[in-house]
Amino acid sequence: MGRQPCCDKLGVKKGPWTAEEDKKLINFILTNGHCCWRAVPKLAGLRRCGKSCRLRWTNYLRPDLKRGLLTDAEEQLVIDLHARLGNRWSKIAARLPGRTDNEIKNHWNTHIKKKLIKMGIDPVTHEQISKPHEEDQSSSSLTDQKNNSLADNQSCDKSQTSGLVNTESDHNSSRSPTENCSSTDESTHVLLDSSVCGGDEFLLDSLWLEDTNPTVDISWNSQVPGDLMNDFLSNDIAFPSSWEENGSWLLDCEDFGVHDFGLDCFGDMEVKTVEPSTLEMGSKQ
DNA sequence: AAAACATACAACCGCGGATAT
DNA sequence: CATATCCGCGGTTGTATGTTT
Repeated sequence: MGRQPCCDKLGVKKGPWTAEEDKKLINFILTNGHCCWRAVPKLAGLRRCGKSCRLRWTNYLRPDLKRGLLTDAEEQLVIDLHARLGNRWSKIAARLPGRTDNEIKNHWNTHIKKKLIKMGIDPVTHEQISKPHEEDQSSSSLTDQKNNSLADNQSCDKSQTSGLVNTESDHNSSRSPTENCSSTDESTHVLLDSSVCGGDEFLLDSLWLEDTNPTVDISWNSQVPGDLMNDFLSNDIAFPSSWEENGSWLLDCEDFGVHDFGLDCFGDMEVKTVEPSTLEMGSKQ
């Protein structure tokens, strides 16, 4: 009956990944894809749970990841999406190319949440929890954006809105945010003012597409590096701008030998030299 | 200079839906 | 149909790093 256990807890390593483990995982997935995560650790020679491998890959090793802080535009997008979707981080992440749910979740908890509270906005309901005290708060761009977004949203004035917020969701604030994510919501969407998103058209364009947005949900399953590169080159799938900047993992590849990963296709790319200490950091944390 | 505190983020845990047996 | 497991998700924790006292 049923299936075999995902991993036999015994002998499974936990805690931070080492560079060596990263190397094995990257090497394996780029070569073979991941048919099923359960099999990955064994096949890749890792003493890890498949779950752990999946997490490491999706949150850290995946080559299409952007790294570094979220931009103001991305942050605003997260706020707006959170207003509509609630804590559905994976859905939110799907709208932000190169960002992971974990990253967004962390950023929300450490940055955005505090900002909103500071602004007198309940980060859960996105409603004012107190008088907009200290309007002076010398408005960061975010503050302005958020005020526009929420104020417009709450005043029901849909004609002049600048935030990308589902007005319906606020009118129905008693509803769970998760109930507001049906595709029919689209009728009430308003376009983001370009000032809000800093003209990040890419983000906007991808915003209300279906979850299967190909610019985001690039399937790495069964991708061989050559196909991968072809996808990037032919399907308007851009390498994240930070690909090179943050490509410590790529440097890893360089150290290990790019050929080991079947990454010859990346040979034309400029790979910046990064201090080994930086690398350590990257793989350590 | 060092201790205490705050922050950021990678990784783990546990749950629920989907699916194989 | 029942059960066991996989997979993905969201919440939480642990720890490294940065800042303040």
